[in-house]
Amino acid sequence: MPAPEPALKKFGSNVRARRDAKELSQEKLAELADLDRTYISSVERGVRNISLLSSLRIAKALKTSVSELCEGIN
Amino acid sequence: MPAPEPALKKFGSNVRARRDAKELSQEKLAELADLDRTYISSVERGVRNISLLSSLRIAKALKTSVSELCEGIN
DNA sequence: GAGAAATGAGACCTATAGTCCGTGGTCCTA
DNA sequence: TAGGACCACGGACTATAGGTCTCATTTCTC
Repeated sequence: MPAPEPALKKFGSNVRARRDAKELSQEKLAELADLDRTYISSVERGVRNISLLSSLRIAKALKTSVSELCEGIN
Repeated sequence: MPAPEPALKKFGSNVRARRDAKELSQEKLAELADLDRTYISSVERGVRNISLLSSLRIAKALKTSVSELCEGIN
């Protein structure tokens, strides 16, 4: 991955915060969102430029919205 | 893109609404976001599964946030 | 109705999103 | 001394988003 992107870091920390709040492991979240466990890990670390549809899958798995997961990005 | 995805359509219509409100042409928005005119067009039509960083560029060009552009997606 | 401005739509190649295999490290509890 | 649960991270791969070109169509303004 290229330079650390603040926007991706923020998105990742938003995901992690909500996952922690629900006491889910990355593996469990990955299963719920039907994404790879290592991919969830990289998203949370802010090294992946995630697509809208993948964001939506994570949002649904966390019972939140894409809009909420994007809170604070600018 | 495969089947018409409601989430992408919603994102696209959100972009279009903001762009119209600012009375910008797709071409002008493309220039502000440093993206291709036809790319903006396809995003607005909901045929592109846009990434977070591309969303951010459009959001900035429209002086709004990614979170707002994702409003109503579910 | 002509000409111009704005947009739709398809095809295309490259860059990268996302998968799948692994290793090693940390923090538990026994 | 494990043994298990959890996570960071890497390499190699496949699927698809990014980015651009071209032409057709709609929509104005005159």
